[in-house]
Amino acid sequence: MVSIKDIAKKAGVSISTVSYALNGSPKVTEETSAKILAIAKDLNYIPNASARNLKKRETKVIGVYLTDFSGAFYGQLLQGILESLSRNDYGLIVCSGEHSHRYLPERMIDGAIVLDSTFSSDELLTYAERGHKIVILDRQIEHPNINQVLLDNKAGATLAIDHIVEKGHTKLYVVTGPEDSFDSMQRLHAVRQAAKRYPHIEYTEIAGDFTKEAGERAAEQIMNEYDQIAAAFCLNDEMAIGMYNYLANTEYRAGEHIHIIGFDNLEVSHYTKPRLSTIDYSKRKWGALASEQLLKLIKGVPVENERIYVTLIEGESISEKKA
Amino acid sequence: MVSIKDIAKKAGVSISTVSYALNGSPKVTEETSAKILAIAKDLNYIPNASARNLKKRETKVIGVYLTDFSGAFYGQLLQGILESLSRNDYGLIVCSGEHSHRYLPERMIDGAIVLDSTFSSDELLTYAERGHKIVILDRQIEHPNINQVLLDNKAGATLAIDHIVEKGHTKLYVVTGPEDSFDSMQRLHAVRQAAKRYPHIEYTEIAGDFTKEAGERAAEQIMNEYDQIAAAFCLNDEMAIGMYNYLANTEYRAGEHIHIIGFDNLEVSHYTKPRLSTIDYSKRKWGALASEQLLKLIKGVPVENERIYVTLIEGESISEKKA
DNA sequence: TTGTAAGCGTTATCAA
DNA sequence: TTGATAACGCTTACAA
Repeated sequence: MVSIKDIAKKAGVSISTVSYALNGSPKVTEETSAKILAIAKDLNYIPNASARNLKKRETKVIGVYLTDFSGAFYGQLLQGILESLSRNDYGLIVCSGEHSHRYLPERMIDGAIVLDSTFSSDELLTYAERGHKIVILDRQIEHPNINQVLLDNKAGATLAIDHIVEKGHTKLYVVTGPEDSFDSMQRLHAVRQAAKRYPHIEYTEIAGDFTKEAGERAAEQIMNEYDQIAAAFCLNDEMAIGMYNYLANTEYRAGEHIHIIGFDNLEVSHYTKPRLSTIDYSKRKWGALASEQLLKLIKGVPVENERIYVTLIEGESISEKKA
Repeated sequence: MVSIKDIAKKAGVSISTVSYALNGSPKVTEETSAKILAIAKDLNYIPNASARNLKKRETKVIGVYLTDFSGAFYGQLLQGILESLSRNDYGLIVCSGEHSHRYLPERMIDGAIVLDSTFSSDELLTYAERGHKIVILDRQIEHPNINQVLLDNKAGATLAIDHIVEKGHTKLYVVTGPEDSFDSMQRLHAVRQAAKRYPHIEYTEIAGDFTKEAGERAAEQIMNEYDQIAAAFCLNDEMAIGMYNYLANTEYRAGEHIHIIGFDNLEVSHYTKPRLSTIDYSKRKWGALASEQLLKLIKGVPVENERIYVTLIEGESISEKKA
């Protein structure tokens, strides 16, 4: 491996001069600098990240943690993060799995964006306590080294319920997510509050887990006990898609017998027939904002927690209830 | 930051003893080892990856490079890679974007799995020439430090065409992928060969680029010149989905007026109506195999290039041609 | 069984 | 403007 030592020898200068030249320091003359750069290129010199990181105590790389790699969910979010980091001359690595938990405490990355339920809040707090900077997208933890960028789940859930009610529906199912999902719990909480405001509505909860299969099972249950036109708020689009799948093999139709609304506005939701009504938010913006917050945290700039706003997408899966 | 030096001081031993103890070496007695471990824990000692990597000249981390993060395509592939690497005590990072190209030459990772058209083959060759180990999934490059695990595109394309012909179709469109896609070019090549075997078939190529939009455009073109039942082989599922989308707004039906087959067996393809016929292969296995090849390459074990086999999934989007 | 010491490839301080 | 040198935190001969 060719190191600055080799360059120094060949150029007849000291390693410190080489280091300065390579880093574009104005301390070294044009002339020597040019010579050194030429030799470096000639020798195919590549700096060693470990050595630099060890010395500088920073890596200029941010890690994003995901529970797993499945789902079409993360693409835009990651793209938003990548763009934002690139603009600020930071690199990005996407991680999942147990092994990767080490990267933050072992200082392979300068900070982490977490959307990963395999991290316990305790673990996260421990890292924060050690001085590591973290932005969390899937729960709430108060610590000076932790910032959160959360969805406005309450607004989203309320929009969904209000929309259903406005359309004249009087029978409502809610299909929930897993209990360890912060987003699901927030949405459910808001739903219950909203439901209280509409006492005339027959309200039922069905336990789900954010998977298509859960949506299918929920649809099955609903159709088995079908006695009138019903509305269903699936706490994510994935489960709503599951409902469509189940319905496809029945006589019942979405937006007719059962009116469905989801949450997330996944790309596939654009292509369902009828178009799924859902709650939308900019995943790209979410990622960009999370990155910005993290970089500020690293720079020591004070930050407030941020919120991602949501909007209602009116598809055809929720329509006016006709007796 | 607490280092082995601090532990050594507190334990009254030398740093080398601490290092040995921490690494579970049998050279140090149970007793001292226990003491050292206790102190390490007490001080919240965390090893520094950069220092270890610098010294050991390896990181035990593999990088996977993707062109971008969009598309539901990569989930299972990454999951396959992650599982395989974890079993072998290697970590995984997923990378995209210009900045990340540095990770391999700068030795942040011990090897790379590449499915990323932003790498030129020259660049890859340069790295291989420098001694870096690479497994490539999206093209063919011959080098001792490079191995490839490629799809059996030829078999897949042939299966698709044969299936269409068996069903009695006599008018065939092929919607191609981008010209810089190795997979697309291989599939197209096989299609042309197959087409030659069936001279009675009216054969037309439509240029596409693997996006939904390309599929929509292709469908538009086909329907505009519609004069008889036609079959279309979309060189990936994404474009086939695009065709469905276009058709949804027309009088024409997939599997009736136009018979469609794709390639990839994306998850969404399971949910199309009618179920999309396509070419399937195990993305998880692809990932696992790629990882294994890479680890062998790193260990210096000789490896042959590998091939991922494909099968035909018969949906309802291709059916018997009825005059 | 433990300690000494060199060295991995950088950066950065201080002198020259 | 350049050079000598220490230091970053760790591993690993080799010596004791």
